[in-house]
Amino acid sequence: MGLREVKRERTRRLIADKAFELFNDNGFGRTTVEQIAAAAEVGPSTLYRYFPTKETLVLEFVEDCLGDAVSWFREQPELELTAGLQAVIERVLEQLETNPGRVRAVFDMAAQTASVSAHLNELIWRFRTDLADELVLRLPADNRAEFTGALAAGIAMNIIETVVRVWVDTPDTTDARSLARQAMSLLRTGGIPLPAATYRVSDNSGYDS
Amino acid sequence: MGLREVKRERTRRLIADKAFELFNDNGFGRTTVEQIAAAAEVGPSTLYRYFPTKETLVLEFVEDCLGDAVSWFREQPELELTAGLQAVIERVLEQLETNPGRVRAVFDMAAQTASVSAHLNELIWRFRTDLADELVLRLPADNRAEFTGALAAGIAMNIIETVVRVWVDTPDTTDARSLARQAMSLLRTGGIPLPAATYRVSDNSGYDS
DNA sequence: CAGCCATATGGTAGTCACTACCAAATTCCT
DNA sequence: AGGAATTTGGTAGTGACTACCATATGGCTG
Repeated sequence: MGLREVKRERTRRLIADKAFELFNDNGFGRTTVEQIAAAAEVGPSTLYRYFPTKETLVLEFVEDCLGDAVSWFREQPELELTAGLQAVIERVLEQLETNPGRVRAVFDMAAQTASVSAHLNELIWRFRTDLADELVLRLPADNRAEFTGALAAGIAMNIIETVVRVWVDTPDTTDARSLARQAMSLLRTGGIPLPAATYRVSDNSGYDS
Repeated sequence: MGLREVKRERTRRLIADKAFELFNDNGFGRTTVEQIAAAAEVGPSTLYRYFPTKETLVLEFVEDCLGDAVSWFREQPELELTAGLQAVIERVLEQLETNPGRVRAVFDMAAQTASVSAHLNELIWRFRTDLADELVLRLPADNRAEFTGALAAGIAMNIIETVVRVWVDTPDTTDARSLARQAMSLLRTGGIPLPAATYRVSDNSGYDS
């Protein structure tokens, strides 16, 4: 709308970009928030108003990709579940493929900085929960709907996560979405070993099968 | 062996117990490390030698449950994959059922404290990675082994996670392991909607199916 | 038992992420 | 142009966590 919001968006971008630059040059752990603020020519106080934690400076892009896919899915209530799940998966991957360098840098930082890894897992968990909630609404409302939805969302997230981990290592030779489709057909054709209820782990427990 | 290790284990337990007590009484965020150290009658310095972060004071139990299950699995190389996966799942749940109050408290803290949730997700991720590595060793060594192993480990972890979340809310009326078996048979019988490669998410991408 | 070595402990000083708060500057609206 | 709302930067502080060192304690040897 007004000049205010434009300027706000501009400084937001400026801070995020300078932060990313410093992280890449010196590493996440060896970059202080004060340095970032100084590089963006704002006070630390202002920086914290835009980004509540240091980790959000790194992970905002991933968060947006996941968030967009979920809200897109919410707006497609007529979609068949299986097709919808595929579409969500592909949508996330499509968004991530927009900026492979960024994704790779994020995963590198996560690999060597515990707090970044933790925050990333947190985002993933949130995506999974949101997706599960939406799935439950579309499942037949029996007493297992919530359970089923959680499992389905977990599998979808699992595919995304696994595909991305492969893809970030070889972004040039790998097509994330076709890899995802391989995962889907592996799942559907029994190419993945699934746990089977054929083994008793301990006989001295009070549990009866 | 000697008196030294006995004493070390004793103070370790003492610190963890006092910490858990304080967390339950005052909440995780409103308990400082100095308070815990004072309650356990040790210096903060000593506390940090035993527990590198405040979160490990909460999550050590869960970490042990997951770690034990993985190392148990590593020692059973002859086990069929499907049976092995089930056994790992049941073993984790069995261990967690040892102390339902603790598990519940951990999940409560995770629900209201971001850093605990993050650290918990971190543990889960580590379990998944370790399990995947072990699975890869047992899969036929084609170029998809790593991929397949990661997906299988993710599904196993997904079952555990989903079951535990249901179980912690109703620990008295729910049997975690039988719930897990329900999840397994749902998966095997197609009771879970899986993503299917039947939908084109966008036609303007350079991707051809 | 005395003495020595390895280890465990507690304290000090400091860094850094993050919060609460306030006064000054900037933008928007009339 | 003037006042209201909002954005900003600075100050002071909390608390997790680290590096370091002097002291104390348990374990072993002569």
